[in-house]
Amino acid sequence: MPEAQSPTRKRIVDAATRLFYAEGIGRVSVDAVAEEAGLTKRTLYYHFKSKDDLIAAYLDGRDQPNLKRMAGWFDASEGGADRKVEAIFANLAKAAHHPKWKGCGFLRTAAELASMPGHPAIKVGSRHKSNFETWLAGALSVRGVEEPQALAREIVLLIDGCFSIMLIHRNPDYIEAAGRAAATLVRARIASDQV
Amino acid sequence: MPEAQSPTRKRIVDAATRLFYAEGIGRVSVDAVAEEAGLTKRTLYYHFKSKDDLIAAYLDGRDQPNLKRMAGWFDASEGGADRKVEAIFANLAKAAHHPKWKGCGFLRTAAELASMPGHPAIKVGSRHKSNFETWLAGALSVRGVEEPQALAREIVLLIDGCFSIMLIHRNPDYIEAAGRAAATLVRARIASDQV
DNA sequence: TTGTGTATATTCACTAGTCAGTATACATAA
DNA sequence: TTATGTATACTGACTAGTGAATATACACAA
Repeated sequence: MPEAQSPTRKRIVDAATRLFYAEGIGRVSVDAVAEEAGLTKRTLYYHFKSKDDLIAAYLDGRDQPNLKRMAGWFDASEGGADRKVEAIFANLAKAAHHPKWKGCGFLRTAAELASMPGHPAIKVGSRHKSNFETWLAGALSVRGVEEPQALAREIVLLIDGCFSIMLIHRNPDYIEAAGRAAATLVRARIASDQV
Repeated sequence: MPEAQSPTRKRIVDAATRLFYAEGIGRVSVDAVAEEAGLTKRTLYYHFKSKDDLIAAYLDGRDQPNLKRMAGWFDASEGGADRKVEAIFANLAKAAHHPKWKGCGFLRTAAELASMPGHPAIKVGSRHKSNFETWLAGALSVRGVEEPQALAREIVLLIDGCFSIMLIHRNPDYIEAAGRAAATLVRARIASDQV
């Protein structure tokens, strides 16, 4: 039985992360991942029992880094809750300019696996998105927003909306529009006259 | 040269539509499409020059039906612009209950082809999403909403957001939340005190 | 009416390559 | 000796796309 913290395992996950995010899980073979990691397929299969397992491990490895990145953008920005939320979108737009940017790995994997709702990787994705929503609700709650959970969910919908539509239009105007919509929704929960 | 309106061609596109939507473009072979259509692969390649072409034809065939469906929901519902927009989400939630529902074929295809931004199928998807956004802006404009184009874009973001996140969580509460957020955004453009 | 030509539409058999996963063997270290 | 890890080489199934032949239908001419 392989070690959970093995450096070899980490090398494999890192290689899988680069390739799966760049090309999509269906377009990357296990052979390609092994070669990218600089070892043989047999070694990969010593550490992972199947490609499906490897895909789940890839997403699992992105959970905390993605969360910390978003929280960092939120915390680093000035202003009230509406400005902090808008800052997430502004930074997303900056990231989307990078030529290697290909949207959200969690959403793209879920789209590829839409016919297999119980796939382990989708469970990992569901957990990640819930983690983010929960963190955002907490961060909004601290700033005295009304119904922070409902608001967090609405913002999540806008974020995932622009992740997806950016892959179709490749036009950052959509991220800006999403940021403005999110700020409007935040303000609707600060000025309590709007339900 | 094959005919553009050939009934055989239509049979192939119909078969491709069933399989590509159900399984995803990457998980369906050209052989499988040919078999589903009840003809040989060589015949399929007589009518389409490549699998990529066939994928684009699949999406192209979904453009008008999808548009008409959404417009039908909007037109059939009672009430002001906010209620009509909410009706789109309510009907989406109903559709999502069907066991064969697998989200939006355009978005899922774009996610699978994220590494090929110039792919013909992505262009078809981009056109379709623009068509919808333009139609919605017009429908909102007629009802005296302020900045109908900006509002239409925000609603599109929420629709595509719940299409995507539904594939991760499979929880219709997200569609309901998106519908409420959309109604809030519509009202913000009716009561002109909110910019 | 029969024959010939031609464009469209279709089939069977095939290529060259890739896929996920495995059998076998051999290291190294506790 | 046992556990952990790696390498070579392989399997059977599947992949997109193609070559060569043929079926079908409709033209026009004898």
